[in-house]
Amino acid sequence: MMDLGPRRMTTEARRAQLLAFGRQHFAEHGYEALPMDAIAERAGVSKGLLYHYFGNQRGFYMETVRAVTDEVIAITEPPADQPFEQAFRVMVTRFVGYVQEHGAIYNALVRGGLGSDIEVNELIDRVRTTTTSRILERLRVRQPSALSEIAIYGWVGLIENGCAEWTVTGGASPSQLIDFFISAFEPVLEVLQSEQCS
Amino acid sequence: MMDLGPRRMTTEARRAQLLAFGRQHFAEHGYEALPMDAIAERAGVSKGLLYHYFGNQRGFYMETVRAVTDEVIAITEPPADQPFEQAFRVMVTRFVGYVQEHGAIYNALVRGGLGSDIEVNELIDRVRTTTTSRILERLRVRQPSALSEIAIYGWVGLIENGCAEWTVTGGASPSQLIDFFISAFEPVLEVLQSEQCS
DNA sequence: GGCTATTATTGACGATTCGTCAATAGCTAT
DNA sequence: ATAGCTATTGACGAATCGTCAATAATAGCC
Repeated sequence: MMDLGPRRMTTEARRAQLLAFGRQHFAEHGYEALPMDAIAERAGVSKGLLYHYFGNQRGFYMETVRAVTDEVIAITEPPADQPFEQAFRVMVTRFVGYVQEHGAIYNALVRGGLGSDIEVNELIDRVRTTTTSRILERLRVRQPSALSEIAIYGWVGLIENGCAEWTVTGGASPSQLIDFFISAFEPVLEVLQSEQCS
Repeated sequence: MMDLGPRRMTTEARRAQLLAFGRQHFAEHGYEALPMDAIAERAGVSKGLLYHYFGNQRGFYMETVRAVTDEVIAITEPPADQPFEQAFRVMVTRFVGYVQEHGAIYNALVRGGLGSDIEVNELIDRVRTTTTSRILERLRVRQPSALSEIAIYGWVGLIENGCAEWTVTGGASPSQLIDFFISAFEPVLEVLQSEQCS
């Protein structure tokens, strides 16, 4: 129902193919909307194969989510050879670009569709914590206060939710979004600066 | 295992009791960590009773989530007899207060723990959309642009994620949080104002 | 080009869980 | 007390999960 390739593949190729399928599938139907039998049929393989590669239903879902979040984390790495303001803009721009390109999947998988249990949420949360530490690093904040971390972490939630809403409503240009996200960071910067002094 | 009341209760009382239990249960274990048999046993009732009241497993979970989100929506209603700035601060303060009081449950249920499918997410999203429209109303914005809505909606994500992180790390006072959340709204206001003119 | 070893792949199976429903039992009112 | 109403139960069939021995497609060797 989707295969088209040879019946027997190398483990790596098959794994990649199944993950690519999982991305589409889970974006469309949620985790657990369809039983594993049906998922396997749609993927063009037997149920046993899915269990062989991913252990269980949650395993398949988690690895799919991990593939997406890893991608986001990799793409939004701020360039190290630029001053903060510039690197920061690059990061935001790349994030918005990713959402623009993979909108439906991003929205359904990372924020909208699901997040069925604690382990999955920790996976998704890794995007937020990684971004937070990257910003703290680039600003040379050694021992951030609780409020600082909350502020940055909250700002990441702002761009996540903003982008998620954007994928649904549309109607704003990427540059408008990017400019707003950057301006929304100013209050965060103020919190950070007010603490650098103390 | 939890009951203590009479064996037979009025439908309303039983319903309320089960929802109260569900809140604790789902906050601790996620949706679907335990089978319905075990959940019923912990609640001190039969499995059949849970199905009688809530239809199915998802039904029980959804109604529990709905109870929490309804509560949040009710509590954060901005007072109508005050100017915007004041009403806005009241709204934020009440939200932070709610999280401070029901931290674990809020975090686990609304953001952290789960959100297992599309319907549940729509339920949780209602908090964000309601807050967004309330703000637009209070600011007398009749036909908001896409960017305006995204900005406000994103800001709601900021306070949600900020509060969620706060429940985990602690370490900041409520007033610090509130002040930051309010200052973080300034860039949103700027977006709104720049469009009022056009 | 056939043959064999390797291993990717399958589908039937037992175990678990879901959701139903006729039967039960606790409360209220007369 | 007793009868009627209905909240509550637990055993049942259907569906789904996850396993595992059997299968078959490929690659390498002669």
